[in-house]
This record gives sequence, C-alpha cells and structure tokens, in this order.
Amino acid sequence: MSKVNTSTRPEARLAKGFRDIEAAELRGLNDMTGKIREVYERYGFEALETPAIEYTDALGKFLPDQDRPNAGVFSFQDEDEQWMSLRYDLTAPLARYVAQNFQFLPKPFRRYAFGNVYRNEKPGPGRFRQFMQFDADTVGAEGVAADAEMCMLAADTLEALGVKRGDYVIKVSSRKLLDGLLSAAGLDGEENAGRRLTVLRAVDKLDRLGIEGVSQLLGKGRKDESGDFTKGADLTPAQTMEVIGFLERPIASNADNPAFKSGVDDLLKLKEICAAAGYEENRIRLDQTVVRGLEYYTGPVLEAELTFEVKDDDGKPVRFGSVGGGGRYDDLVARFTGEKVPATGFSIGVSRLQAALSLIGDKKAKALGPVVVLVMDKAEIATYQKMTQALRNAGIRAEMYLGSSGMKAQMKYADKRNSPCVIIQGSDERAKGEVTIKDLIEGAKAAAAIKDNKEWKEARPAQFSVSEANLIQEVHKLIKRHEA
RNA sequence: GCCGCCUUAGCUCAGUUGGUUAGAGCGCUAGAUUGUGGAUCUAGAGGUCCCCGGUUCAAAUCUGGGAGGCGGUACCA
Repeated sequence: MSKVNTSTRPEARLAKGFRDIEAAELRGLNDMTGKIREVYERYGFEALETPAIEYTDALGKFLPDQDRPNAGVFSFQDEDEQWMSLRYDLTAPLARYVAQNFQFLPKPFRRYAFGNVYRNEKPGPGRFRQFMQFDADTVGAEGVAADAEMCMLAADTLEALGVKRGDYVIKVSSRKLLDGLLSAAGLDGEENAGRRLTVLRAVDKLDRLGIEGVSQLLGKGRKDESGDFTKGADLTPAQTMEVIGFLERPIASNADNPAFKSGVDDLLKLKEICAAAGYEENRIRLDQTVVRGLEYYTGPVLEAELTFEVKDDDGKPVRFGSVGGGGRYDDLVARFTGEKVPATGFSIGVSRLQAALSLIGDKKAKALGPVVVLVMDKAEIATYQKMTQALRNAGIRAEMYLGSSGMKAQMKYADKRNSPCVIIQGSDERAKGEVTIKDLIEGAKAAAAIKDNKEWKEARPAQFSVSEANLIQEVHKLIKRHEA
C-alpha cells in the first residue's frame, strides 16, 4: 500500500471534554451503579429510562440561535427543522415524562434513572461535557417527609459505596430561607432579580472564599488571583451585614422571624424525621450556606459532600466537596400542564464520585485476562480452536491467539492481557497427547531472580505438561489459585 | 467570557548566537534465540517542528495574527 498523503490524514483525537473509559474503570462503574441501584430500589423507586435526546422546548431551553446561543446545551435540527437537544440533566426529561403520562401514573410517582448527560461548556479538571448522573425523584408529594427521605437516601447510598460515616455529610437548607433573607434585605421585586442572583452566587462561594470574599462579592466586587474582576451585588453595608449575619447564625435562631418561618419550620421538621430514623447530625445537618442551582428549587435543598482530604498524584491535598445534590422543585411539571405538581429529588454525580472513591479505595489488582491458547502450528488451528471452545464451555475466559506473529510475540501478547496462563501444544506435546500449561504469574516471579539469558531460556519456569483430558481441570485449579 | 502558561515522533521531552540530512529515552516491529514473557545488544519503521503571513541568502529558532491544549477565574440546570 502506498503512503497516504499526510496532509489528508485526520488527527486521531478525542473531542474536547469527552473521554474514553477503559476496562478497569468500566468494571468499577458497573459495580457502583449496581450498588446505587440496590439502595434506590430498596427505597421503592422504580426504574425509568428516557432518551438522551429531547425536543429543545421540552427541556426548557432557549433555541440555540436565539438570545442565548447554545447556552450550555448541545442542539441541532432534525430533518423537519425541529430543534433537538442532548439532555443536560435527568430532571427535565422526567418532568416531560410525568406531564405526558400524568393520568396513568400512580401519585406520588417515584422513579430512579441513570445515564449520561451532556453540557456544552468549557471543561475543567474533573469536569467533562459528558458525565453520568444517577437520580431518584418523588413527584406529587408536597410534605417535607419526601425531602427527608432524599437526605436519608443520599446517606445510605454513600455508605453502600463504602464511604465511612464521618467521611461525608448531607447538608440541608431551604430556598425559602434565602428568599426570606433577600426580601428582608429589601431586594424584592422584578427590578432586583439580577442582584438576588448575584447574592445567591456569592453565598454559594462561602466555603471557598470565606466570609471576607463573600462580603466583597456582596459589595462592590472582588478581584481574584488571576487578575479577573468579578462584579459584586452592590449591596449597602447594612444589607451586606444582614446577609453575613444570616450565614453566621444557627438556623433555629431565625424561627421567630416571619420571613424565615416557613423555611425554618420545614427544616426543623425534616431534621426531626431524620433523627427519629436514626440519622443524626453526624450524617444529616442543617446548613444555611447550601445554595444549589439557582433556577428551579423552591423548598428544601440538599448537598452530599465528602469531607475527607486525599492526596492526588502530585501529592497535593484535594477536597472533593459535593458529589451529589438535589432539592424540591414544585414548578417543573407545571411548565407543561399548568398544574402545579410538587416534586423533590436527589442526583449523584457518578463520575465525580467514582474519581473520589478511586483515590481512597485500595488499588485493586488488575483483573485476570483470558487464558490464551498459543498457535504453534498454523495447520492445527482447528485443534486449538476446539481446545479454546472447551475451556469456554467450562466457564473459563479463553481465547486462541488470532494474530499472525510467532511464539515470542504470542507470549508477550498474553503477558499484556494479564493472562493467568497460556496453553502450549506443539508437535512434541501433540505426539504424546499432552498440552503444556505455563503459569504466567508464577513465571514472572521466578524470572525476576534470573539474570543470565541462557539460564532464562533453559529454566522455562512455572510450566508443566498434562494430558489433554486433564486440561480444563488443571486450568481451573490454576485460576482458582491466583484468584485467592 | 476574562487572565496566565504551553504546542517538535504514538508518549515524555532535548534542540546552542537563526546555518548541512531535526535528535534522545520510552513504546512499536524484527533479529541475536526451529518452541518461551524479563534483562542485554543490534537493526528498522515512525516527523506538514500546530496553522497562515512577515523579516532574512537561510526560520523549529525572530516577528504578527490565528487555532488547539493545560491551569485559574466566571458560569453551572
């Protein structure tokens, strides 16, 4: 074959913000989703899968060519020129599903869902444009018991995944508190919508910037280390003090303030329900600094946070922070039906949580690969394939070498696949009705001690011959030994 | 979006004041070893030096613009 003109070669590259997931990580992922599913089902949630693509208006987004071009959402037009979008979370599709099937669903409707979601944003460290979420939602229940249940579900799920009690906390607040605060600070009304948003954003940054940084953001603004200036909410000093004061006071002390009353009552009731079920402050804690998304939450909001610190590959300490969150959103279904349907939910950032767990979890040994049957003699391929099939039928992962290289390359291949052993049958063995089994794991240990090449050649460590009839039994024994 | 750093082989990176045919290590392929993983040695394959323009006898190197990557920040349903 002649050389391809290099100027026409495409570059083999991943799309920005996307990634490949390989065998070891996929195994971990399946493991995780299995455990999460178990907890969600135990709580009575029913599985539901909706498509990755929805009509753009059903997701509640502006069309890409209108005033917010492609604002965070991947969108395109189908052949009828209808705008479609990749889902950016699992809640918007749920709202569509509930609205569409309202008359048939049991109320309250409780479902769980998991899958990839897509965001057309600039990716950052640990942030991708495709990632997996695992959600549970209760639709049609307005009592705070449904919210309390979300908190307990979050705690149970983290523990099922191996996060120790004390290494995480579920923080709960209520959007009603912040609404009350803003109203008390005189930021009511349409004309203050932008400033309310800025205040919420500032409060959300408390854990990272501290009281000082938040104060700056509430006032004129703040300049960060990279020299970028973030415009503040431009509150008066008195208003700033009021907000800061709220953040520093315990929630219960606001109980008599009419602006906060309804929110505080909710939270105290929620806390009581959780405590009665055995979920104390070390797991589920009221914390008025929790903000969560800005648009649709209307009541209690919760955030699942990992509290331990780990070192990354460079030895720098990393805090993972939030690995999931949720809250009450009472207006989402109403978009479609006009009927107000109360709902509350919880969502786990699976990919993010997995990254965190892989840093605390003990590094598992690489899983064993398949047994590799070497092709010593191309004329005997049918025999090798038959052996391979016999191993497979006995429940052993096995494959015949399918490449075209010689024995040395075949050994290297098996090594790279992390095979427990290879099966060798050349003319010598065949004449005697035998096969040679070479234990690659034992062999590697033996080889470490050998210095001289000649010795290495002659030693042929960790291999033995058995009669063809005993092949399966011997391989079984060998694998069992290495799995232990 | 804003700020900073970076871009040379599949990967990690050298490349002198601008000067012949752009290098190394790792990885890959093969041989030394009719049929044995490691180590060692040998050979081979692999390059639009990110792109476009400018300066120059001469640009991977200097210069202008652009693209891409990384990090911070902003946004985050």
